[in-house]
Amino acid sequence: MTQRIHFNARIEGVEYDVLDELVGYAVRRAQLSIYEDFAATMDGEEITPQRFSSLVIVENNPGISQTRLAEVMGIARSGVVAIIDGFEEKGLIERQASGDRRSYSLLLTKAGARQLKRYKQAVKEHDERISAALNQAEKKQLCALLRKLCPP
Amino acid sequence: MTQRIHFNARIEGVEYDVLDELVGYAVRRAQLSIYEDFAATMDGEEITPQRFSSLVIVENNPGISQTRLAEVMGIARSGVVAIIDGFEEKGLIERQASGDRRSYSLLLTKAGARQLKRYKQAVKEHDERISAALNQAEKKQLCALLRKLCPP
DNA sequence: TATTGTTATACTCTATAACTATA
DNA sequence: TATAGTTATAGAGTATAACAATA
Repeated sequence: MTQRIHFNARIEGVEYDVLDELVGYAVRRAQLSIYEDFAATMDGEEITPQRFSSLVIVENNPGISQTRLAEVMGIARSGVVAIIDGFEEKGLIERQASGDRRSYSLLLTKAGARQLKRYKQAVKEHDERISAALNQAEKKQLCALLRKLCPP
Repeated sequence: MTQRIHFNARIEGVEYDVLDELVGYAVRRAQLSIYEDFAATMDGEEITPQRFSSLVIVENNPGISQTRLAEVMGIARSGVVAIIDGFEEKGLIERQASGDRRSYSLLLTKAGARQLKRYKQAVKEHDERISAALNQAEKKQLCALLRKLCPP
């Protein structure tokens, strides 16, 4: 028998105790729900929140190096190699020579820009869906509060 | 050379474009920062947010089955086996016979209850640290807004 | 027939450390 | 000496599918 995996943030009859009082758990809960909708939205497409972010960062910071991208995403440099390898194979990102011959300048290809435009559209729709219970003011407020959780 | 991995939610001089407008990315950002502080807080202890949650759920829902726990945590049943195996080895959780001989009743041991009390204390301090920039009203508001992101 | 716990397996993500070529 | 990208490797987390025992 198959078991469909699904995160239900609050299950009837289950006592969550302290978890209900922790800001951290509230964020985690939301994140799991959001991730699930993202995955369902992008079903079939080989894209994850992580990979989507890296495309956006490369698009808006053309010529960025892999090490810098790793820093922005908060992962090890070796992880970026795999990500860029994947996008390069698909023809979405190219590694261009930079002034420093140790490093590359990452750039979106034309195909990459076209694909990202489609991804952005889908992600925006996903984002509106998951935040549909909030009005514009609440969304802004939520983002502002979340920003305060990130050390400056 | 070692490269210390660290997530910086916003890096000077980097253009984030649409990521700055997505509720989903705001949540993800916060989650990464929070996780980092959690890991630093619990350094040395063999505990993760996931494992901490399962201890809390077992404590407050004594006799819960593994399948039910999997459902609460939104992971596969096989994942729960590994988690409970680990806690059983440490003597924090025990599998007791239940009415249905196919399933176990999960219970915290005395040692488990003592250990969880310590974990709770540490997690609460961690949670207050990561949300130190918010006053009580803001925390409540944030949790309320986040709750609206989780499908009912 | 269906469900519970379990196992085997595979896949993804990730960090670490060592390597190379450049600086 | 230090840095950028790369590789090899290992560990964690996870899902899937099949199995035995039980319902």
